[in-house]
Amino acid sequence: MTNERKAPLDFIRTIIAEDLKSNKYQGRVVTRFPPEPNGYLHIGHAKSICLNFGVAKENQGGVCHLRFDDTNPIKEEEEFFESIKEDVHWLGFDWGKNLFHASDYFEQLYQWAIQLINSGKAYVCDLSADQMREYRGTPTQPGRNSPYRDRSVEENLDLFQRMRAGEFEEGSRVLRAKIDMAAPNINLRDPAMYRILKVAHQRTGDQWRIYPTYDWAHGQSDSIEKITQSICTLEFEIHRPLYDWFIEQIGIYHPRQIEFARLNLTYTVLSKRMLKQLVESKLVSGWDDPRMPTISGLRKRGYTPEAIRDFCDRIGVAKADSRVDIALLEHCLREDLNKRANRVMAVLRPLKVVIENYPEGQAEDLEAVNNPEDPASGTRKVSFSRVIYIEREDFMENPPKGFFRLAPGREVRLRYGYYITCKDVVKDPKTGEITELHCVYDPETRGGGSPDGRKVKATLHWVSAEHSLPAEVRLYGHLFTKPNPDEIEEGKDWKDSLNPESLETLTGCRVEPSLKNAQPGDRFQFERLGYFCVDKDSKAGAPVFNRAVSLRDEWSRIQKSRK
RNA sequence: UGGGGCGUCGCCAAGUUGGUAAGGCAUGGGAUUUUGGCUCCCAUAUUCGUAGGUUCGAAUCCUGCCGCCCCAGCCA
Repeated sequence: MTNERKAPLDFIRTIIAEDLKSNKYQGRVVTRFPPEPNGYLHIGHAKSICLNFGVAKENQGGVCHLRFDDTNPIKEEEEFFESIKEDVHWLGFDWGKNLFHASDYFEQLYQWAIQLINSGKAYVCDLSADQMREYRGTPTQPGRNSPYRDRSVEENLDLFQRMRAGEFEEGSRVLRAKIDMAAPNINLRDPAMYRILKVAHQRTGDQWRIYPTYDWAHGQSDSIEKITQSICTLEFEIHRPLYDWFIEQIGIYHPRQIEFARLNLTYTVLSKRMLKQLVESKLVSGWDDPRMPTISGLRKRGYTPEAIRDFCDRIGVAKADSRVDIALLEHCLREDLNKRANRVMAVLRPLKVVIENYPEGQAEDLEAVNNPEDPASGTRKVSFSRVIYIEREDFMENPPKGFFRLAPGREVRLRYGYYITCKDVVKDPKTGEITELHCVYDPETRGGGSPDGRKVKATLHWVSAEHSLPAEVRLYGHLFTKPNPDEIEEGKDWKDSLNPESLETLTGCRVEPSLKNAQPGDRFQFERLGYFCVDKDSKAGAPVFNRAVSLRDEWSRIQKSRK
């Protein structure tokens, strides 16, 4: 299948187009997304997924593999394998039969290691980790050769086999590539290929007592899978000479590695290490906390795969370090949901309004449009009665200039309802808090239009007291107060900039009756408020909504600019 | 100070052989509006980190300088 993209080709797609043109790989395009199953996927991974699977999809016969780089059993867990597969699928991509694991190649890798030992290109080293560090030198000083560097092939073979057999303690020996301890590129200073880890592996069980390092496994895994363009992030650029060296020494198929800049987003962190810490220290409710930039968190928050894919298309792919404004992500969601989400009325902070001239005990159904952006979505009925709730912030006793919602003596429209005019403000005599409003309605304005053509400045959302349903609503804000939480100030901890107001739970909310049968995962636009998603915590008659993103709000911006 | 990269509008990012700076987000203004939503118009880099050089002409070529990121895990 071939999908056309409108945007100009990024540098990676340009390279692939050129490779195709020169027939470098006989017309094949095989990419791969190679996560380590040691955490949940986040929006940064989505960028890589969209790139790798996207490139495959755009080119005739292109394929993208999902390969788990499961070379470190200490950090990897079954839970992560599952979440990763779920998230990739949810994003809309399919690896088909091409699901692989670096652990599938452990035996082959071992044989290649033997080959390198035989050709004098690898040796068993007895230096401790600390000693190895000392011998490695620094960026400006060359390293020194290990005293074990010149062991005979026979001895190396023997030792390496015994490492595999589990004869030695963890950390006592490693297999190293014999390259150049004076190389200016530190990765070439005899890097470790195998370490002893007496730990069971999720997939290979107790079969192995030694495990390949990522550097030793990754390039060969790509080679085995006949990957054409091996796309990875910038930090691996300096590893490329090592990968090239391994592949040349073994004499196998050579994929082309291309590096791009990883994603950074404002007001959040995109490092698995930090995200894991937030989860483990219970600073968030889990990997799928709606405040997390994880795929599962975004999903729970109400994001759509379409919005995330659109975002990934828009940010582009390049080599310059960058930090994308999270407002762009939010914009992508709004744009998607504006077209698709049905509109509904919900009052988050209810203020009671009694319509004095509306007959007691009377009720009527008003017709409301489900989505003005999508005529096919039809209409629904909304119950109206004498006592309704409006949003507390839609009334001001002493309105400042520019506030054109309800105020004493002022007339506004109730969406799909009537024009009402505020006659009285009732307050708690003790606290002075406004407890209810008394209004009168104009029966001629049913549906929201006035026969005399009189205009009102504002339209309010509302809900009938008697007919509405109680609900809980969770409002989410940025996880951090700083745009760049990973740039830590002197003497501070990155967690210090966590936003204490990133979650606000509202319990006394009222929503219109049509939401009675809303299912977890359903998304709606609460008119004038934002886009909300039904949470799994919902119970019958007690729905819970997560705010995915607010609507753009000119009034709040006016207020903000006045401060 | 060794090596590898990168520097185009507030944030991303096009700019393929040098020909006179796309687009999106954000922001400001206006129109429209039964969501202060959506939509639609308009505005916003005489300038491409910087200083020189080559050229009729440079963001694109050359040289120097400055800045930022990555590398010293038996992590990935």
